[in-house]
Amino acid sequence: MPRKPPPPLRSEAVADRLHSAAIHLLRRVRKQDIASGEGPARFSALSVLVFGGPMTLGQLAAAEQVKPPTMTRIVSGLERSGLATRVPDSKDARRVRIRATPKGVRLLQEGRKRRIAYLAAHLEILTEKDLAALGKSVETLRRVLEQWHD
Amino acid sequence: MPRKPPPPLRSEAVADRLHSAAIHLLRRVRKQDIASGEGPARFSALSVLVFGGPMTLGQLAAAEQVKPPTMTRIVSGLERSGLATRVPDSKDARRVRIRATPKGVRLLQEGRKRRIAYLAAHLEILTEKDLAALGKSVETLRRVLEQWHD
DNA sequence: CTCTTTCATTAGCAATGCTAACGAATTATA
DNA sequence: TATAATTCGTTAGCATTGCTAATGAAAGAG
Repeated sequence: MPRKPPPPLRSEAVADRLHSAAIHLLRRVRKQDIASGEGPARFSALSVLVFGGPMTLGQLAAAEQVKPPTMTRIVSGLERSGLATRVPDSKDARRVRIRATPKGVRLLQEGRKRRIAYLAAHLEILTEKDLAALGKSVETLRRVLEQWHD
Repeated sequence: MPRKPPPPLRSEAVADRLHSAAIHLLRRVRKQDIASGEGPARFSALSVLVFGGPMTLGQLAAAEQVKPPTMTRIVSGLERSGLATRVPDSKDARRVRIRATPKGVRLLQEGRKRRIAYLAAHLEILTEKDLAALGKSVETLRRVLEQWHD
């Protein structure tokens, strides 16, 4: 009786190609972000601030999977560019809350729009069916990332 | 008669989520590469050398979408670590051919194995069906990247 | 033979990552 | 309450990785 033995190499094959595709995809798109005048780390942190709301430096560092000293410098850069501000915490004087400025919100949304338009333009070669399948797989991937724990 | 109007926003929605998923995926996996003792740029260049064979510095820079001065430094780092060597070109003395050493091949394959195993382990939560669909979409994505031109 | 082009390097700047060490504030404990 | 331990952010200093501009050496064009 033919059982279906789950092929144990399958997930590794997908993992390999997925990794490669992700690298090359981001390498292409990165240049669009840089066109905004801010580097990728600042842009990404700003994105967290805009969509997640104000938060402490430590929380922001954790969200970006970066150590606090690194985030201190990223925030300093954002502040110098007028895209975010440090706000003292009224309850705990050790904490510093970071908040995106209106200018920061604007720049993020413009950059996001440009980047997405650029990427979407290159997805136009796909059939509607392939695009739909890709959309579902990206959703699958989002689920994987959600449950990720080292 | 109900025609199917192609939704023009669809590709942008996919683009947006795809971008986000790629960022978060690589952020997670990056740490595995760094565990090999070499940074991501060196690791990636070494990968091109191992799978694409020896090539000139300029070709390697183009493959990695990086300017020649940057690649000069990456190769110097690889050479210091004994992972690649510069070989003078017999036909054209301006050119420098770069070749991965056996040690470089070994390190790359070990790192690759570790990284893929790590990523694959997190894909294990997926059903066989979802995994298969993801595999197909990654292939679709590879096709998109192949035809990419700025 | 001279001029131009090509290829790699050097020099110097900026952004991003890290660890170690510190200072200030808060919390826990003796 | 006074002191010790912990937490939070910063500073200092290092390495990697990206860029442009300028240099040098070799090859090709005229």
